[in-house]
Amino acid sequence: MDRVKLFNDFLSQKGLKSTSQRKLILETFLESASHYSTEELYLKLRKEHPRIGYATVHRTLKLFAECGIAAERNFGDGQTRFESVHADEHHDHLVCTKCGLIIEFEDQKIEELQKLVASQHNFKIENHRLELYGLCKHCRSPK
Amino acid sequence: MDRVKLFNDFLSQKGLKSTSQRKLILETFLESASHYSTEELYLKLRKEHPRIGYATVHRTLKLFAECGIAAERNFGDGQTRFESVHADEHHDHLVCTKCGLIIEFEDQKIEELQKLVASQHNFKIENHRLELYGLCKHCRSPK
DNA sequence: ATCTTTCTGAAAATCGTTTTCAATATCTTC
DNA sequence: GAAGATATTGAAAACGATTTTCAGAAAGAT
Repeated sequence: MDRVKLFNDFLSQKGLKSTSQRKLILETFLESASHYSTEELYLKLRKEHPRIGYATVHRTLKLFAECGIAAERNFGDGQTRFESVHADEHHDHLVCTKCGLIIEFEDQKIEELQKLVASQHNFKIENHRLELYGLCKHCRSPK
Repeated sequence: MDRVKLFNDFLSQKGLKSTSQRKLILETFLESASHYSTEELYLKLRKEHPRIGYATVHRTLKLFAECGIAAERNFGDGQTRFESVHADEHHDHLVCTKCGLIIEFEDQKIEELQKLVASQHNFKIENHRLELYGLCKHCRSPK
């Protein structure tokens, strides 16, 4: 709940201003657990607030990413998506190649094996991404 | 070594033609184990063959991907890269965020755990991507 | 060799993203 | 609460990577 506060602190710390658009965008972004592209969030916002601009939505999403509220993701469809980041929790994705459904998961064993691989190659991991692409429950069944 | 044959078979099967440019691009692509972007391969080719066109390189790389000789990858730098695919072998990547070094690795245990996760969510995996981002051996050390 | 079809390379178009700019809103400070 | 300084907004233009168009060239079939 204090992601709003977190964002406001971030803004004032950087000498940025708290505007009605930024409040609105954050609110809408947090409302749904979806993985928004700029376009998608822009279209959703425009229904209720026709005067909002695409650039503003995009710039604000970038700010979310910068302050850690959101993370930029790319699932190979040519659109950058922003997902809400919850504290230190880390998760990966199952992506349905047919309907676009995105499911999040976490697997501690996989994480550990990743660390092992990295150390074998003398790498210091900063972050990672793991995505499994395939057919979801619904798209698997014939009809 | 029969990736050349594989490509030729693919071409004739689709009613496409075997041209000097396609031969050249495939040869150069296979020569190095690098992860080429269209731009990089284009620049490399142009040194020896100044008349080759960017579009031709790009179209040919797409053909490689289509016939399974290459795979498209995206490491988050805004450029699509094409990497040589060796038969059924599957591998993932360690990417150095400082110098751009890309190391390939394979880990059977991780693959198995992925399958497990997928089945828990009723997914049928078609493919996956796993990338570990961090500092490589050289970039870790102070100087 | 001729004919049909595909291919090539240059340039233009496209797509998502980012920047520019004049008008507007926010945040001081008085 | 008004004035001034600074950041923000939205529309449009710019941008970079990728894709398409098109007329001339090359490949493969007849």
